Amino acid sequence: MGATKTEHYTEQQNQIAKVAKALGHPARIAIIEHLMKVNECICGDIVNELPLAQPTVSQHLKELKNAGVIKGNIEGNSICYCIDERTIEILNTYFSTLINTVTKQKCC
Amino acid sequence: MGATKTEHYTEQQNQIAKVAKALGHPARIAIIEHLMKVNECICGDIVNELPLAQPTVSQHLKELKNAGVIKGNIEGNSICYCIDERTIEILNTYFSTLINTVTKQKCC
DNA sequence: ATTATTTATCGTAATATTGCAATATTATAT
DNA sequence: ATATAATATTGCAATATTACGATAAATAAT
Repeated sequence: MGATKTEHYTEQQNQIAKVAKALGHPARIAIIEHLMKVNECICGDIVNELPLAQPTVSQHLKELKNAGVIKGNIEGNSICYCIDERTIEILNTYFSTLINTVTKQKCC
Repeated sequence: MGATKTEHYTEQQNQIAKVAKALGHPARIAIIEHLMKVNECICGDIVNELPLAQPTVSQHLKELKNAGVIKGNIEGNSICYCIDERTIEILNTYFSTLINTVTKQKCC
């Protein structure tokens, strides 16, 4: 075993889990925060910001991209990455609903 | 290798990543949604809701609890679990800020 | 006291993730 | 054409996660 049984869950459950998983690593949170901070899109200098080797950063970027958290545009020989707001919006809406529902409940 | 270099990141980055990671599995999203749906706290019938064996569910609950996403209260011989709104609130605030910042930016 | 019920823990197999050195790829500059 | 720069990919070792059967622990019911 070791493989998640994706087929037993709804599309939405899988999607939220996928995005959450992509954000489930401090390096990837640091990447997101850096992209947020620099206002415009950034490529290779993420490597300079993080205590990780270039291939490792590239791998983290790939995972964020695969989950739809960031977008990457080719610009010359470098690649310009930026946050995909649509995905963050989905997540935000999801947790807003969750918190609204839960605060109305009384529990143990 | 294989171990995350937690010490290189801020407390907040590690905390957000930890919570996101806990939510990064469809079974755990399903648990959260079930807890949200039943209004009052639930214990063993989460096992009946999910396509997973009891030890597996117990393990998932442990991870959610460890990340502060849920709380567990002993009630007789069963345990009553419920969502810890404080943690969801932290996450919600974080993503709200993120989406607010990002939508103001123009990017590639 | 014994049995049933509920949840946790242990041990283990299968798989996934993390991180990096080496190398490949692609575009720019000379 | 060749060299330089920026990213991606490959291969691999170390570690973590997922899932479950077997078993333990703790309370409730008989």
